[in-house]
Amino acid sequence: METRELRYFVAVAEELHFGRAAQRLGIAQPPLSRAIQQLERRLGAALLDRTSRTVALTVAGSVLLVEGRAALDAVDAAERRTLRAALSTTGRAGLALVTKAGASSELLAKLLDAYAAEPGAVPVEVILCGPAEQERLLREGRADVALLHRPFDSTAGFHTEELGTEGQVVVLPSGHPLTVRAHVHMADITALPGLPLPRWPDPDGSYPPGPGPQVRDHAQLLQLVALGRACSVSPESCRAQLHGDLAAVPVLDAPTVTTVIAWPPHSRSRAVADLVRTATRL
Amino acid sequence: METRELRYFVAVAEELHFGRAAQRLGIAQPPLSRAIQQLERRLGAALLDRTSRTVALTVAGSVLLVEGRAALDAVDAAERRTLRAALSTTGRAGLALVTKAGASSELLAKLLDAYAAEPGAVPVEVILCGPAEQERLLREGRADVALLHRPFDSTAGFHTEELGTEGQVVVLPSGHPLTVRAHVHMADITALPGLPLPRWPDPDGSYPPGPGPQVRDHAQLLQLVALGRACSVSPESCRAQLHGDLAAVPVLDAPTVTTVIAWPPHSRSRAVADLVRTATRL
DNA sequence: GGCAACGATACCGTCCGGGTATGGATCCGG
DNA sequence: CCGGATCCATACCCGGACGGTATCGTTGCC
Repeated sequence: METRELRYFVAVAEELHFGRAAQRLGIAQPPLSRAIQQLERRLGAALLDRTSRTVALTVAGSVLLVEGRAALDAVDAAERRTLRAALSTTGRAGLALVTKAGASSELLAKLLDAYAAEPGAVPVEVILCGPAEQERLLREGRADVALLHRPFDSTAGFHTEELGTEGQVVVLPSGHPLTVRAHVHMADITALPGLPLPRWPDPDGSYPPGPGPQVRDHAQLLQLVALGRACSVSPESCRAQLHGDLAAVPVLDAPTVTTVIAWPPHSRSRAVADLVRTATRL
Repeated sequence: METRELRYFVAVAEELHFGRAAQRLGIAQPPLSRAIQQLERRLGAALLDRTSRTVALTVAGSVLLVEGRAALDAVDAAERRTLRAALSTTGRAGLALVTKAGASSELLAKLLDAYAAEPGAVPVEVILCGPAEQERLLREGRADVALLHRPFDSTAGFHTEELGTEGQVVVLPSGHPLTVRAHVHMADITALPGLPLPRWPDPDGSYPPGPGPQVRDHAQLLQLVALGRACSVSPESCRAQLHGDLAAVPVLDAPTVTTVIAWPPHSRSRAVADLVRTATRL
């Protein structure tokens, strides 16, 4: 199977419409029809049930949609990582590390310092992004290594090393009645009047329905908390970023957060291995 | 990047010789040279350092070799899984489960029984193979799910659920002096006179150097133990397969073995999900 | 210095991928 | 019930890409 065939099939399978898929691919519709037919003939399996009015996926087709996307991702990642490697030999940044904006900042600072002191260290480009984006960036080869936080982030498909665990605190506007407590429970905060928990975007960028403001990163969230529009359950390390308007109280029964360093399998890179080793020794 | 280009590059990168690579690919050498040049030009990066006498990988080239192999694996896996899905709708076996020959047989039997009793169960094809082959079969899409044993098997890149842990025993010919002991330590058996530990094949099929017979599966190993040519440290569940000529003694300080059920990410299959759920409930 | 090995280049034929025009089936509005 | 619109398939043509053969230029070796 050629990647071109896969791209064509994925486009049709996503659109369920040859005309739109062809338009998206920048080709005419007849060659697309023919390409899909050839693919089906070569595989010896029907991928699409089509009448002259409608297109539907067969079982095999839905498998190929999922697996084909993964394969195309892998091809694209191979290309990007190759280009990154080529750039790094011509003197540019050698490693891209991605982490959630506003999380584990002191851990990250310590890691970068410690790694920079290693012999043979290369420049590290730090990418900050919203939650659930890291996984994609790492999978697509746009980043070489990520700091993830279980159980929020999925580590499926990556190699990981645990770097540490921490409890969670609820972040509130300073002066809120609850801030006088030494600790609280989840039940105390799930239905705080006027202070809903925020909604984070799904991997596809859309927001789940419900109350609570939509937030994209931690800084934005803290701002909303300071404004008295939300409260937040966050790893306790976020206390380092709290200023006067905010207060934090430990939540005893919130799930423990584990920070892990993750990197794609097949990473033979010396630099990634050094960085991971440095991280585990912190 | 097209898979054809990737295949060509991987062949050259592995052979480090355009002529042999072309032969392996079944094409002439000039088109291969040209294809690699085009690939390098399109990427804008040198992949190979070549003189008229020698070919060597650049840094970027070695990255593309590793990543490209992974991407090609993903494409092949997509094709195989699609074909398996197509077959299963035309009435053939629906799931392929791979495990080491001679390991966890009673767990496997219980799992297959329990799953077969589920509503909506599909036929399960059981593939028995040598160690270190399961990972490949699963990655290549030849199998849908595997029973792996940590720490022996790597679970990198797969989703897993733990099914249970067990200690290890040393398997000896019955009548061996150590068999009267209630338990032993690793130090007691690493240098047993005349009873070396066997050598298992590496993932590439070659055997590491050293004493000890070469073995491919557990049945073969037990036969060698019965013949007094080897001893074996194995999970205690293998006791179910021991017959009169063999005896087992617990090894207190051998690493604990964890049996996990593993499946590739992206597996949206209802059948895999059912099987995993059944397994975790055992 | 001649030869052999090896990758690059030149040139040519063929097949494949893409375009336009059109056919055939289905749904819908009048 | 009919005509048009929609949508996928077919027919046909063209250009370029891919593969093959012949040959060149360089390099290492006897």
